[in-house]
Amino acid sequence: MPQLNSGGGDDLGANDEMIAFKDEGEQDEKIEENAFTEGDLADLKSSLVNESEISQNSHPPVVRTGHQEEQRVYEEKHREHLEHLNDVPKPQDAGMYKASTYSGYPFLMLPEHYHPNGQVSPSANKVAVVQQPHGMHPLTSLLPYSNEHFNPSPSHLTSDMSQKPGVHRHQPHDLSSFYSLPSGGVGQITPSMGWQSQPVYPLSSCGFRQPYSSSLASNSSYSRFSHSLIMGPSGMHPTGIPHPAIVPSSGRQEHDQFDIKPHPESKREREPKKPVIKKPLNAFMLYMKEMRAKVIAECTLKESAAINQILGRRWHALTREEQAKYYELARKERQLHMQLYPSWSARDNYGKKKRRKRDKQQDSATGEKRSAFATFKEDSAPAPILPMEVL
DNA sequence: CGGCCTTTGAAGCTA
DNA sequence: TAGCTTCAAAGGCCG
Repeated sequence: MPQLNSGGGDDLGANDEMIAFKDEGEQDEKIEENAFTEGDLADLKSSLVNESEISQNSHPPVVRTGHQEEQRVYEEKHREHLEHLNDVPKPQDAGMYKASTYSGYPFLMLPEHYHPNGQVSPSANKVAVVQQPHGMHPLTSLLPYSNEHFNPSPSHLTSDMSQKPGVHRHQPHDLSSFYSLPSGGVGQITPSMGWQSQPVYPLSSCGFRQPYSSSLASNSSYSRFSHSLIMGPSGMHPTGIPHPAIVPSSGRQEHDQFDIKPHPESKREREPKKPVIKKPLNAFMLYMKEMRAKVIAECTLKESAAINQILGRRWHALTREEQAKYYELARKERQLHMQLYPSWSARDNYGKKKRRKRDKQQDSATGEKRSAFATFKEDSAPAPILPMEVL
C-alpha cells in the first residue's frame, strides 16, 4: 500500500522497508543495470540463428515483429541458461556473491550466505523460486539465469540503453543494497494497518497455520523449483513454445500474453495484432505465484480472492530477508524486462482491461472524487469476519 | 463468456 | 510532488 505509506514514516510495513532499502541501493544499481547487457542480447541474436533454425522443427515458422524478435532472444537466452543449469555450478558464482551483495540472478543462484544465518540450503540456490504450476510467467521463466549473464559488466549497456532511441523508461533504482541487510537486523515486520483489516473472505486460521518464515526457510518452497519445473511440464523444453516469457504450457496466460490465439481463423486474428507485453511481476506477485499452491494445499482453498488474502497476510509476516528475496527478484525481472522491451511502457497496457464496474458506479454516483484506496476498501470490505487474533 | 473478487507493488497519470 | 489509477496473477463465482 504505497499510497498509504508514502507520506508517513511510522508504518513499518514492507513499503517502509522498501524506502529504506532504496536509500541504500542507488550505487549498486548502476552496476547491476549492466548485468544483462545489450551486447549479450546482440550476441545472442547473432549466435542463435542456428538454434532458431533447428527449433523451427518444433514449432511453425512465425513472422516475428520487433517485439517478437526480442522475445525470441529472450527465449533463447532462457534456454541457454537452462542448459547451463545442468552443468556443475560454477565456483565463481559463490565467490562473486561473497564479494558483495549478490548481483546475479538471485533465485537461481541465490547465494548460500544470502541469509545472514545461512538458512537457505545450497541446493535451493540453483533453482528458480517462482513456481510455474501451469506455465511460465514471461519473465519468471527466465529466472534460471546464471551469474555470467548478470555479471556486472562494462558499463556499455547503460550508456547504450540510455542512448537507444525509443528508450524512455528510466532505469530503476538499484535495490541490491537493499538487501545487504545488517546482520542480526532481522526484524519482523510490524504489520501495517492496511493489511490487518477487512477480511472479506472467511479466512480460516490456515492463513497462519505456520509462519511463513519457517516454511520458506525450509526446503518446502525452494525445493519445488527443480529444473524439471523450470523446464516445464513433462520435461517440455521452454523452446517448445513460441516464447518462454509468453507462453506457459497451458492456462489463460498463454493467450493473454501476446494475444496470440491458437486458432487464427477468426477475423480478429487475421488482423495483425501488436503483441501484448505484460507488466513484469512485482515482489508480491512473485511471492503469490510461488506460494499459491502451498496455500491451496494447506487450506484446501481454490478461490483466488481468499487465497490472496491469506497470502497478503503471510507476505506481511515475512521477515525482511524473506521479502527482500522477492523484491530482488522483482527488480531483476524489471531490469530484464526493460532491457528486452526497452520501448515498452506500462502505459501500453492501459485500457486493455475493461474498467471496473465499481469504478463506473463510483463515477456515476456522486461525482465526488474518492481515492481509489478508499473505494477499494469501502466497496470490497464490508466487515471483518474473523477476529484479529486469527489474522 | 467475461467481469468481479482480493492482495501488494510498480508505474503512469493528474492536479 | 503527492495522490490517484491501472495493471500484473490466479481461479472460482456469477450475471
